[in-house]
Amino acid sequence: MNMRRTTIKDVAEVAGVGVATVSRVLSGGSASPETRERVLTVAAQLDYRPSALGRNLRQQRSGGIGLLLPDITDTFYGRLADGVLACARSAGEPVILGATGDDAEREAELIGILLEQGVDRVIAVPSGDGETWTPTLRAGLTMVFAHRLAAGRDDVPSVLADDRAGVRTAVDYLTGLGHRRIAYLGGPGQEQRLAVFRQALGELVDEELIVSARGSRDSAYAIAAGLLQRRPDLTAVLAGGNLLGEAAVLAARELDLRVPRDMSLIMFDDVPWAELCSPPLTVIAQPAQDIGYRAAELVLRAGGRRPRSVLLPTELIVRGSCAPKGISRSPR
Amino acid sequence: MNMRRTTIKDVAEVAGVGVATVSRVLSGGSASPETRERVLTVAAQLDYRPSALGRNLRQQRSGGIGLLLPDITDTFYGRLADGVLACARSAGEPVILGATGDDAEREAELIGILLEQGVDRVIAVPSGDGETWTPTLRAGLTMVFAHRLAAGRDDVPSVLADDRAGVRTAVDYLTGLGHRRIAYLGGPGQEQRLAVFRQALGELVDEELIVSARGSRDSAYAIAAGLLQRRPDLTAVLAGGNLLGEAAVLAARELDLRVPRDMSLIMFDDVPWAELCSPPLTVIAQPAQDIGYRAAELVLRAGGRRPRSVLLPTELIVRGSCAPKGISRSPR
DNA sequence: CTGAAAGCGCTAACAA
DNA sequence: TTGTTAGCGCTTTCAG
Repeated sequence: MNMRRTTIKDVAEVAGVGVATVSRVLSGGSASPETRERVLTVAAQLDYRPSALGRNLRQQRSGGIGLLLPDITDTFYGRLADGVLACARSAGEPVILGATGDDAEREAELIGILLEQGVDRVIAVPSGDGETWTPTLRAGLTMVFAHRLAAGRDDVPSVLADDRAGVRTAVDYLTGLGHRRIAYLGGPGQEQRLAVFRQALGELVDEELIVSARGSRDSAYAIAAGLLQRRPDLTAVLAGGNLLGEAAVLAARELDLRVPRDMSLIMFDDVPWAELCSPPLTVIAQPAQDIGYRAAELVLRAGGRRPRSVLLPTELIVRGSCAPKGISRSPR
Repeated sequence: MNMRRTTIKDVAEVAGVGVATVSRVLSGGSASPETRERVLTVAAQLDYRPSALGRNLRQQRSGGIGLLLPDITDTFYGRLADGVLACARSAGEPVILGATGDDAEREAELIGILLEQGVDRVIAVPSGDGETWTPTLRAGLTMVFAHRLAAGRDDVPSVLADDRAGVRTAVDYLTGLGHRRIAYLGGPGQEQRLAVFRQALGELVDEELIVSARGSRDSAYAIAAGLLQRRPDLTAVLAGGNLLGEAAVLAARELDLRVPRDMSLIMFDDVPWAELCSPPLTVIAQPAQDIGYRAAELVLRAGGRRPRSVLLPTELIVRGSCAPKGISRSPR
C-alpha cells in the first residue's frame, strides 16, 4: 500500500524530457509551448506533487513562516494568528506556530527549532529583549515584529497598533469624565504604552497606580485584586489587554465594587464577551487580525530589502463601563 | 555577515573523524567513549545544529506535526492547540497549523500543503467526510482526530470529550428542573451529540427545536435569534459550543428574554467569560487542552501500531443560568 | 568501532 | 530551448 511517491524523475521519464525541464516548467521558467503542455499533462496524470523536502534542501531554506507568540489561548493572539494564516494560505505557505509564554528562554528555544527547520521567515510578538533575536538575524532570516517591539532592535520592521493614540484616547476620555486617580493595569512588554500613559496623564500620574502582571490569568487577577484593595481611592482603571480587563472585572466584583458607579473601566482589545459583560465594557479596539495579516504580507513580500513598518489605527468603542466621576466610593 | 552554516562535515573535520561517526554520536548510536566526547565537545564549540533539511530529505519525512482545526479564533480550539504545542515542544517537534474554517475544500487544500511538506503526523478536527482523509492515509501518515470524528473513518484513532455523557448530564439537569421544551443549538460536525440529545430527550424531542449553525459567529447568532423568535414557548436551550452560547445570550438579550427566568441556558465548553456573564453561565466543561495534549501524545508515541482512542470526561459546572421551569414566559 | 560512499528530490549552472 | 550534472546536509548500508 505504501508505494514510492512520484518524483520529478518519473515525470521527466514519462514526458520524455530531462528533469531540469520539468522543474523549469513547474516553476514557470521558459519552455516551448508544446513541451510545457506535455509536461503539465503528464504531471497531472501522475498526480505529481513536488516534494518540499528536496527543494528545501537544495535552496537551503524551508519556505514556511514561523509564528511566535506569547499565548495562543488569548483571543487577541488567536485573531492575530488567524490573520497570519489567512495570508499564508493565499500564498500556499505553511505556518509553524510556537507559544513562548512570554518567556525569553522558551522563546530562544523555539527560535532554535525554527532555525533547525530552516525557516527563513519569522513573525514574532517578541518576549525577550533584542539579544534573543541576534541569532535569527545573523542567520539572515526575514523578520517582522507584531504587536510590540523588542528592546534595542530597531532594525526589525514591525506591525503595530497605534498604542500611543489608543492610550491617549482612553486617558482623555477618562479625564474628560472627571477622573483623576486613574490606574494602569499592564502586562508584559508594555513599556511603550506605559510611557504614553504617564505622558498623557501629566502631573496626575501616581506611580502606585501603575502595576504590571506577568502573562497568566492568575497573575493578572492577583495584580488587579491587589491594586483595587490597596488603593480604594482610585476611580478609574485602564486595562492593557483582555486578560487584564477580565481580571479587573472579576476583582471588582469580588470586592463589591460596582462598575461604573464605583469604578470606571476601560480595556484594551475588543473581544466578543465585552458586550456580554454587564455592564458592557468600553474598549479600545485593536485590529488584531489585520496586524497578523499585514505582518505576513511584509514577511512574504520582503524581496530582499527591508520593508517599512506599519502602524494600524485603534478605535474607542464606548459601551457602559465608564461614567463621570461622581460621589467617591462608599467606604468599605 | 551571512556566512555558511556549520555542517556535519565541519564537525567531522575538526574532530578528526568521519561524518558518519558524528551522525551516530549525535543520534545516540554506538561509539567509543572517547570519540563520543571529542565529537560532542567539538559540536558544542562550533555551535553545531544539525539541519532538519538534510535529515528530512534523507528520511523522506519532516518530523513536524500538522494541526488542522476549524478556527484558531475560537478559544476552544485555542486551548486545544495550546495542548498540542505543549506536548510538541517537550518533544522538540515543530507544529504546522492550518485553519480549515470548517470547510472540506479548504481542509483538502491544507492537507495538500502538509503532504508536500513531508509532514507525516497530523492531528485534525475533521471538517470534511472520510473521503477527504483518504490521500493522507494512503500516504501512510499517522493520524489522530481530535474533538470529533470524520464520517466513515473509524480506522483513525481519536481523542474526544465524552459528549455522550455531557449531553446526557445537561439534558438530565434541565429535565430535572422541570423543562420539557428544550432546544439544541448545534454547530458543524455535531451529529453524534445530536443523536444523544434526541435519545436522552426521548419522547420530549421536538425536531423544530433542533437547529444547526455553520461555523461563524454571524451564523450562530442568526440561528439563535431565529429559534428564539420562532418558538417563544421553549423554556431551555442547550448550546453546543461557546460560540453558540454567546449567540444565545446575545439573542436572548435582544429579545428581552431574561436568563434564567424566561429561559434556562446551558452551554458546552467552559470559557473565562462564562463567569463574567450575568447571570454566570452554567456549562459543560470540556478538557480542551488535554484533548490537544493527548492527541499529540498519541501521534508522537505511535510506534508503528495504531494507538487506542481516548475518551476524556466532561464536567457540569452549575452557575446561574438555569432555573426551575416556573411561570411560562410572558407573552410578547 | 569507524569511515567511505551512495543517494534522498530538487534546482541552478553550464553546455549543447 | 533543452539536457546533463553537481551538489544541498544528512543518514545508512557496507567494508574494513
